Amino acid sequence: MFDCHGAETRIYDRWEARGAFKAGRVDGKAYTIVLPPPNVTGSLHIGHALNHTLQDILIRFERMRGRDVLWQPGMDHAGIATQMVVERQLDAEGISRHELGREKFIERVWQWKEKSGGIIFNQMRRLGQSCDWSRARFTMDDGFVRAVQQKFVELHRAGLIYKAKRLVNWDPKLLTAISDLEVEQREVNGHYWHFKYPVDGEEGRYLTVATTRPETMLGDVAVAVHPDDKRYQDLIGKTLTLPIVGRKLIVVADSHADPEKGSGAVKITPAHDFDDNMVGKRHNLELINILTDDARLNDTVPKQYRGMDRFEARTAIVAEMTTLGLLDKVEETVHMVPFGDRSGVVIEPYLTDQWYVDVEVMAKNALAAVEDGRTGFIPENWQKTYYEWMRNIEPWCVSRQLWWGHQIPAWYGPDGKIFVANTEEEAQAQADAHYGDVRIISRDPDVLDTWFSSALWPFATLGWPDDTPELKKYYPTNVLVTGFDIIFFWVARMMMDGLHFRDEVPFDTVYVHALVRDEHGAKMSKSKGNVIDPLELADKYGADALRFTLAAMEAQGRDIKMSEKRVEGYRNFSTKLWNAARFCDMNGCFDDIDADFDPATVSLAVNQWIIGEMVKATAEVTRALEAFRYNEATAAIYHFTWGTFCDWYVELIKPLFYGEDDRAKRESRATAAWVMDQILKVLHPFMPFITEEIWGCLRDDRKTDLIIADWPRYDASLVKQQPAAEIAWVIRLISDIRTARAEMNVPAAAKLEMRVVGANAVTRGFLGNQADVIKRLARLETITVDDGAPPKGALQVVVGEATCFLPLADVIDIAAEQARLNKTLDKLAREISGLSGRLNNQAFMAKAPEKVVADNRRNLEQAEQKAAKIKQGLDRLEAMEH
RNA sequence: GGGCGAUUAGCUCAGGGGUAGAGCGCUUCGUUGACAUCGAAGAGGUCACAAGUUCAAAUCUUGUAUCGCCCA
Repeated sequence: MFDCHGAETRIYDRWEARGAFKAGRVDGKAYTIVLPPPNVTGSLHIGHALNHTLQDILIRFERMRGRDVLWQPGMDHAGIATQMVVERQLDAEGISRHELGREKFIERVWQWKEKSGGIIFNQMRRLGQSCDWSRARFTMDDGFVRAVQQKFVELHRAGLIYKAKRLVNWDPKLLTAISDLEVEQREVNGHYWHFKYPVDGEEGRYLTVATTRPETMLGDVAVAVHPDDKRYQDLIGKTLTLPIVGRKLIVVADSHADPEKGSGAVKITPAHDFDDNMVGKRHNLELINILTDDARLNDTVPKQYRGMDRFEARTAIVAEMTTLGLLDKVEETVHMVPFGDRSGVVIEPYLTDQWYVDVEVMAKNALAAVEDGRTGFIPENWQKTYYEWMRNIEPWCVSRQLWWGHQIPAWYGPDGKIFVANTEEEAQAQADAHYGDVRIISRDPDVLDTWFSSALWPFATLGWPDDTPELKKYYPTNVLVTGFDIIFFWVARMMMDGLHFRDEVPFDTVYVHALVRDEHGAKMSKSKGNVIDPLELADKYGADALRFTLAAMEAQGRDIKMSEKRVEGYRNFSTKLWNAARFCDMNGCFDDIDADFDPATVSLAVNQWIIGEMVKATAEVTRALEAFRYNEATAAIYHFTWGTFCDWYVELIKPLFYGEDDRAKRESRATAAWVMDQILKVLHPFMPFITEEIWGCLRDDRKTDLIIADWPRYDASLVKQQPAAEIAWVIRLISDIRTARAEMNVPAAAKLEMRVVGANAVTRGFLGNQADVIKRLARLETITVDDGAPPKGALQVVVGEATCFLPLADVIDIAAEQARLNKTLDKLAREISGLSGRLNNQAFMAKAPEKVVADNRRNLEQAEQKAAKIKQGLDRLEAMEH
């Protein structure tokens, strides 16, 4: 039995020690995949396992095809996530990062990274991923720091980076801005509070506004009504008095107000709402910020509210409005609320100074590159998602108020003048030149969004900004394999950067794979407790079985519902393979190996046939992998190995192995050995460990490890028609006899005599060649061929033109045999009526392709022939009864 | 509201204009010299619904229903 636990580590270590994963072979064209860098905080979940396995399959496939393969691994520094991890540690020690100070804190993060970061790399090894670890990169290593600074400086120089005071998505827990993509919109049960705002100069008249966030009223500066809304025409331009605060609010006409919704009047808080902010811009309204950065009310609000948390303030405001008699009504509502995807708290639109990338220009090129096909998505429909986002792209807020990350290379003079440079010296020089003397400059404390650096991944890992030979050889990369959830975050941004900095797309294909769900289709999450740990599965069933399962379930365009049963099934498959290899070994297939064995020279039909089937299976796997059809590739090799090689070929050659014909034995051994080798090769990308193990065990004359063996290429002439027909006939005959025996409850152990009547010359030839194996597999004592009178009391099996009679020792159950034959006849009758109906249809005959017509005709003939034979059989049974 | 996708055997899913497929599960049989993590045989489906295109539709088109996901 294959011991996956011992073997997997041993084999992996050997591959690595022998440098099998290393890029750089000189005789092959480059084939490059960059690994989507996992977070340094991350550990392997099933999604990684899928993503990595799909890449490793391509990598191993192309490596065997002789390409100079580079699978570039690495890790992402994951700004917020990592900072949170280390802060939590500090919390436990009772210190805050502010007490520690920035420098010490960053030291702590590095210490953490060295100690606990990147455990995922070792987990990847467990699954057999063959990355070039010698080239592993980290998005905070020195080269990357240089690359990120270079990018910032260049984009700034090009006018594509600027600083602006705008509303951002502010995380009041993490105290940083985050990008739109890091905000999760969730449906929440809430309320619409309808507030009455008194109209100035019209005693007793109120304008009612509805809000889900009453506390923001403290920052209201206006109320908007729709310009066409007849109810409020007279109020446009007039003022209201903001209750509690007493500020004058102007009534403006703006189409943002929806006459259908609520009262049709909307309160406007330009400093705390994205839509209101736009209204504010259109009407030149003041922005009144009422919050502190941790979402408490600041000093612009009435005394009693200052310092109050936003949600407490909400309650308090509603209470006060109620007391004032200005709460019109409260409605229950379900509405969308933004949450930080990391912190899980409600995000505030908040007015701050931030750095932005003007991605609109860059997006145009990135869009064009997909439109004109320089980069293609598989499955294709993802390009729509990409287009959609690229066409509606917003400026990207890239600054983060964190300590862990790439600090922005911008320095400020005493008057706030900005100097952007690669180094402090350069910035100082710029400042000196600007001011005419030496002034103290200070660096922007903020860091850049993590995706700002990972957008450089496909070429910064190859040495950019230096012009390295690697960059020349491996860029652009070939395929990016990723989940659809980061098409916006990452793929789009790599496209922009690749085109901007290298003038070339970063990859020509983006393969978008499925999301792994639990077996009921639910998204896995720790809180639901339905997370499947890939390493547990690998422990239990072997890494090969897990990998094969993931590949087999990876059909394009559908999510994967992971089920342990499936993994178990493929573990059984690997055991089957192991036992097949053992069978070949036990029968001497690998003794006295003929190193020059040529599959074109074999003479036995069974051997010619299996070679042809192997060629077809290999072609199918190759084609499927080239098209990223993982499920088709696994199906092809699975069915060949189990359904063709094990179930039939091995059984068909057993009589030869146990027989006396040395020549046949020798040829069959050599053929079995050859096919076994081909299976190992073709299966290797999917099941690298067990195939490598068998490869090593079976023979000691291997020139190379399997991992770098050549992917099979065969001459098409190895697929031969004649032997295929012969073996197909044998299989059909044996199957039909077995079915008849089972249906008639003939004991499995009983050996029957068979008489074949009506066989033509070809069939007689087949019978002559294959008598031994037919006897063995159909459990027959003898086979005789003649054209004499049919025997009485026999099972009848019709194959082609011949009828096989299997006389039963005891009296045959005539009724049962009649029922069985009638069942077959019914089926044939349905087939015949369908086929002849079609062939009698003039339109069909006139318009259907010739091949289809011919096929139908042939099928009809065969069905009719068989039906006739069965009818004869029934007649004979009839006669017996009387 | 916009976009994408799904609906096929008890379950999980492939397939895709020319007589419906796999794995699992189920039933029956099996100590035949690789394998019970196995072998042999079997049952089980008007391919969600409706209309259209076509010689031919589960497959293409349109619509309907139900269910997902993404973006407002």
